[in-house]
Amino acid sequence: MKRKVALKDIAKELGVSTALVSYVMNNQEEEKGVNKESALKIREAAARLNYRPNQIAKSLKTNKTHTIGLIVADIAYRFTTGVTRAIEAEAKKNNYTVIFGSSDESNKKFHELANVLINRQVDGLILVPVENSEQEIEYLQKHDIPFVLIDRYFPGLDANMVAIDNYKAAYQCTAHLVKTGHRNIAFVNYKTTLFHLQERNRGYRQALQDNGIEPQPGLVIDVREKHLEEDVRKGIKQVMALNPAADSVFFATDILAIHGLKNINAMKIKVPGELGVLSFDESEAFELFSCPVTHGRQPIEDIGKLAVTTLLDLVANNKVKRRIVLESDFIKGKSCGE
Amino acid sequence: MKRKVALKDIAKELGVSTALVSYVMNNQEEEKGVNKESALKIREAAARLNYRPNQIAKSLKTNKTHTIGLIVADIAYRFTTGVTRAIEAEAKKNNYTVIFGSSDESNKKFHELANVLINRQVDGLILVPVENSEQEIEYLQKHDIPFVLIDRYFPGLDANMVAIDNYKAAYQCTAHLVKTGHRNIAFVNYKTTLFHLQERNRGYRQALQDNGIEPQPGLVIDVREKHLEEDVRKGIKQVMALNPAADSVFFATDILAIHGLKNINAMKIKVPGELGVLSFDESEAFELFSCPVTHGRQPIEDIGKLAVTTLLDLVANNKVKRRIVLESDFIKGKSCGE
DNA sequence: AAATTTGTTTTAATCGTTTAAAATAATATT
DNA sequence: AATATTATTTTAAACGATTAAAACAAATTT
Repeated sequence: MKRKVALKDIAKELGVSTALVSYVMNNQEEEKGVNKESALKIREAAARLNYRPNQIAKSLKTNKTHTIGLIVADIAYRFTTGVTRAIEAEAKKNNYTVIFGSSDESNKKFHELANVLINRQVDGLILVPVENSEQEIEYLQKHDIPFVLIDRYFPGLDANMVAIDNYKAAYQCTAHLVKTGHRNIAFVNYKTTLFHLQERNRGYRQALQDNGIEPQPGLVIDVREKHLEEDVRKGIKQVMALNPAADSVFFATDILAIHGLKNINAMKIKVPGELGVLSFDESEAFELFSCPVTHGRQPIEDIGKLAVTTLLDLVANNKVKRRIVLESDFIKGKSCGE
Repeated sequence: MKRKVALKDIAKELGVSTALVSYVMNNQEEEKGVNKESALKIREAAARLNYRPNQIAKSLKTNKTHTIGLIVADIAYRFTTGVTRAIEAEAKKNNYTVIFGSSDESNKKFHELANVLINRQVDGLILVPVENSEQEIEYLQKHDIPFVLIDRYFPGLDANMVAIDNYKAAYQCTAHLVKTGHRNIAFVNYKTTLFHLQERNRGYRQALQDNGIEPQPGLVIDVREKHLEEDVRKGIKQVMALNPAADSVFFATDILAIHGLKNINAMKIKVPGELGVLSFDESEAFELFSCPVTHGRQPIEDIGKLAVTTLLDLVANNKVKRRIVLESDFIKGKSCGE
């Protein structure tokens, strides 16, 4: 790469000081009382020499990188692509750039990534925390590093966050299955300590109880993340072999639903005729299924946008404390019957 | 954010110079002949004070940011998530970070993003160029900014690139449809000047001709990106209304295929019975379709990996010229019949 | 004892900006 | 004409690191 044109070069070209050039390049000619003609000359020379301010040098001086670090759980999740897009758009609106990395649900990677981003002096972090990452979060708090958690959070930690009410959403989903005539409602969820997913369990159970249905342990399928395909397959088989068999399945995430529906297809089970299906999150894939899949929908754009605005408030004035809980939508398809 | 611990602070703490600390922190104690005891003391103090080197300052001095700028076309594409993940992984292996942005197929955004990334002094760029971005590419070349194009490229520009042979892949796909007994093969593609997509048209036509089938203009559906849903819907209706009607459809991208299949579902057309279907790229969504969709598969991981290694070679020694053309796979489903 | 060698550490300039304070020039006021 | 005011520009230190060159100290050789 050729050496870049620096402030100094423009200054030398015109026989003025770098200070003057700096003022003009930052549009401070008014406050700093720069002569109009000088400003014009400087602008002209900057354009002619194709000057591009070195953000690195700028950052070093101002101690602001205008960069947000984003750690997502897995780039393949629909939630991730949606929220990343929203974050990027909102960041750009505020003249911020996003540096991004994926933890792939690994606590080690999460820690390493946080380190890398902090060393790069990002102004703040937006995080989808992984299982057992409380320590890392506490470290950030202790060191006054501005951050916002999204999607997931830890009830014991008093951190800024933007998420949905998972309990309520799961409650509503389950209640809908009951209302559409189902009583043997299976529930497929990851086997995890992540609070937001446990909240979905709680919502499921409570909705059943409130409708006079005793939760059946046999209808709850715990899926190990590492054995996703296997556990979903076995789980579906299992609940269909019960007596009485499951009359519906509630999937706690879109990924689980996709794998579940694949198996349901393979087993030639009719939806909604033989089995009602409901997914917590949506997926583009649902559109190719034999019938429209009823599902919840998180306000992903809002989550991303609010995460950025909260973070930027935090960066500007670190007194902010916000725990934003959003409502999630419910999209009626035909997979639960009428 | 609290003021960070700097080299200076460690130096002051121990009453030594920053140079010594710097040598130790960069593991150069051997070459620079630092006393073992001093090194130990320095390491201990660094750990105790929780020193984190300021990458910004480092970059300013070394003129290397260890950062790759990545501009993708749209974060919602499967190609994007796959290739981004591969790029990120390979970058990390080489101690590089990825800064990333999405052009959303807009030339203006593409230009702005390139600017932002260059100002941030990325060491190099990996680009999925958009329509009419030749100028921007030429600008990069003129200014010796290291970059690698992926997925798409311009035949007239002699740039480093990693992509598949779109002509050949499309040829093979079309030939497969012929071999499975189809003769009225519709082709759905974007209406675009992008070379890689035109190559798919060329492959389609040539395969037909080589099999003694005269290409029918009425079977080719041009989809405007801005009117994706509408044009796909009308297009499918149109080719099914022909006399003779289309007996199969070849979709030039996964997104087109998803929208096509959605309509095929809605129109209750049986696949492969009434209509053969083939998609150029794969999608997770295909797994929920009533039958496994036959499709091409790009070696996405290889593309990402090779893009990074090529770029890093380029950064290290700017004499590299590489035009890497990879083969694409073909996954036989059941959507074309036997 | 002086000179040399070896081992260890410091000095100081530099990267490209920003910015408060000082300096200079031009004009207005007395 | 001396002084004050205003307009414009420059100086120089700083951000936090790197690194060649110089400096110092101790040990070895002459």
